[in-house]
Amino acid sequence: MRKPCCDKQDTNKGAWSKQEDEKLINYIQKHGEGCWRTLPQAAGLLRCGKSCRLRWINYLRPDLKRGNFAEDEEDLIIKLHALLGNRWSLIAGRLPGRTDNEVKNYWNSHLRRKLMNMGIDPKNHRLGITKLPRPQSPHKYSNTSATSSGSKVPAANKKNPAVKSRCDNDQVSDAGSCLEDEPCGQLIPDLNLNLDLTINISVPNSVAKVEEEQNHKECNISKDLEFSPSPTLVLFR
DNA sequence: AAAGTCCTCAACCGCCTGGCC
DNA sequence: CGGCCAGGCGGTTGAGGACTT
Repeated sequence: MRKPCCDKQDTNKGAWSKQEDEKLINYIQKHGEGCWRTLPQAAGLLRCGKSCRLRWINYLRPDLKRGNFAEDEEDLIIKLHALLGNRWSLIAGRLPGRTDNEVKNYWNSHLRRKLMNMGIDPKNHRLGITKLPRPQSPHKYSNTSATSSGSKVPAANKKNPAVKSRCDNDQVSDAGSCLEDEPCGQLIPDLNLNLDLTINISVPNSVAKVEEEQNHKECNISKDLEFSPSPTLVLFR
């Protein structure tokens, strides 16, 4: 049995308070990121290091762009997901100001359903799945946002393991491996050839630096993602 | 107005990886 | 080479809120 990352007895869990946020921000502004294991004690926080890291990366970082995803961001996520599968950190690395958690949540709550409603299998980005049936009664949730025009996953799936296991197939994408393992004959359009995996957003220096580091990490994949400059981000429209 | 249903997203969990000794 | 540790990642959970009945 792996030992826990920290002494759970002495740590807070759940939502962060404003005071905790302030402590974390103040500490990182003074000392910078890093050494997450010792940070909580040094900063006077009753949290485990992982929790601090997550809070900072997903919520407190000053370079985060919060709010709705733009259409070009949506398109880019879809394209990248078709290439990379559920590699959320890589996908987020190409979206300035977005975190892997945010991209993952947005995919699961909006984009996955959007694709399904277009008859596209979000697992492998192929045409041919039958659209989900609309809820039996007209329901506002079936049209909650501009990006999710359709039916919802029954909430029972959350609680009912039998149903959940079926729906898990939708959640666990293997698009990346699909592309590696077999030719995606029906992939639409030919994503590997026509993608423009860039986004025209002015990037603050700090973000650019993060991106640069990220790009360095993903060097092998980056090679695959170098596309000729295409003026458009048109996909599935 | 109350109860029920469903969605969103912040946060947690456990595994994996790479660096160091 | 093998073990340990810290950081990173993807999957999952659940509280809170929006909305319907």
